[in-house]
Amino acid sequence: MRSPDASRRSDRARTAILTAAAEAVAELGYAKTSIEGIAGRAGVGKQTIYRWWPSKGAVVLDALVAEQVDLEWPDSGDLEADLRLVLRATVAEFADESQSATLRALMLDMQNDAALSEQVHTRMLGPQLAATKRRLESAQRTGQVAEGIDLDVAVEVVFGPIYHRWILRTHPFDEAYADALTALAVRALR
Amino acid sequence: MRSPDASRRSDRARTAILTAAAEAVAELGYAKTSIEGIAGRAGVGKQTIYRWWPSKGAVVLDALVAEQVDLEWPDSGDLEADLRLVLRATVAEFADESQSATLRALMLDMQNDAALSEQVHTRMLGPQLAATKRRLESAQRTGQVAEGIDLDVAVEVVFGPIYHRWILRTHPFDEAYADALTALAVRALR
DNA sequence: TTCCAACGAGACGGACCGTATCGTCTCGTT
DNA sequence: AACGAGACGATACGGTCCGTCTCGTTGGAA
Repeated sequence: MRSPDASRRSDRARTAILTAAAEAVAELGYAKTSIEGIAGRAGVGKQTIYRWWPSKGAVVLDALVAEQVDLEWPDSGDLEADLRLVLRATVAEFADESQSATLRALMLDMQNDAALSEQVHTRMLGPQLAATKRRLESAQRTGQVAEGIDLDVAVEVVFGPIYHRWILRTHPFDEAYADALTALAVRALR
Repeated sequence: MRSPDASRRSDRARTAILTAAAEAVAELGYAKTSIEGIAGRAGVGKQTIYRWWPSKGAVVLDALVAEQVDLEWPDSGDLEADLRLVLRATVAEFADESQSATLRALMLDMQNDAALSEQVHTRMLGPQLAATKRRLESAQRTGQVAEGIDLDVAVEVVFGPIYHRWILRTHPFDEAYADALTALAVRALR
């Protein structure tokens, strides 16, 4: 179980694998994407994938992170306005099926893979939730969020409903929804 | 593609399959449970499973529904008290790993299987969410939930955070959490 | 220039998939 | 009582994909 020599790693192979993974997932969906399929597309031996990644999820996560943009939290001083902007943007992003389906599958695949779970937390979810918490702390200082509210719970009140509707597809996922949710969240926090 | 004659269906086989499925999932986890494994355990031909169920998810869902208890919504007239009771119970139920892991995995499978998705909605999620909505309607009539609030969004504000924390395992999942969430939800709705 | 590990390719045993028959065991019908 | 339809247990089949294990070949580090 010795680890490979990273200095000799072929960057051509690495890039080809990530590109092939992104393509395959976009084309077939996450579940029907296989390591063998990625290797074939990339013109790469299977072992070259297994040498550097432990699982399909890890490869796909790397491919996703490579083309990801971070969530930016504005701080205009008006929590409700900022919240509306961010929730609208989040809803719009999640409503885009092409990437969205992959993220959904990845998120649920985490359930059977602790290492993948940790990666997703560290590299995707964590930063987003931390940024939100910081914005709420700022709002708490200006009195727009009541004292004594547990901000970890508050963050979930903001994003939990979105994830719920996004994963379960119970109701339409549009701007009106983002605004309705904004209104309720602000009432909960003030 | 003609459908089999349900009147001649063997109830012994049906029960054995559902029992075996529940056992296998409890023992191996959903991902490692296979149709072949269920058939072997149940002492049943694979074809007997494929004759009556379209997928592993469908079998497991049937097995789950068979031993499920419905969420009962009290209506004491005090929304906050009722909400606290229900959220505590929900958190306790979801915190139990044995069944919880299966439900999580089932949700994973929903993403790639529209028929299964519809079944889960109709037979598990739908009734729960509808019951919650009815309780909120009642609270709206007594003035404990403000007029003009979209109750579909309100239901998600109640359960969304729970699902968020349950799936992402970001923070502890205990009674204190249920109570903190109750408090925030009541503020959002009144 | 030499060396050696990463590389592309693909064989391998194994697990399951979903389909297709076997012969057997109920039934309701005649 | 004899028949026929159809569900049953069992099992063979061709596939796909897994993860491991060689092969030569190649290209970066010393």
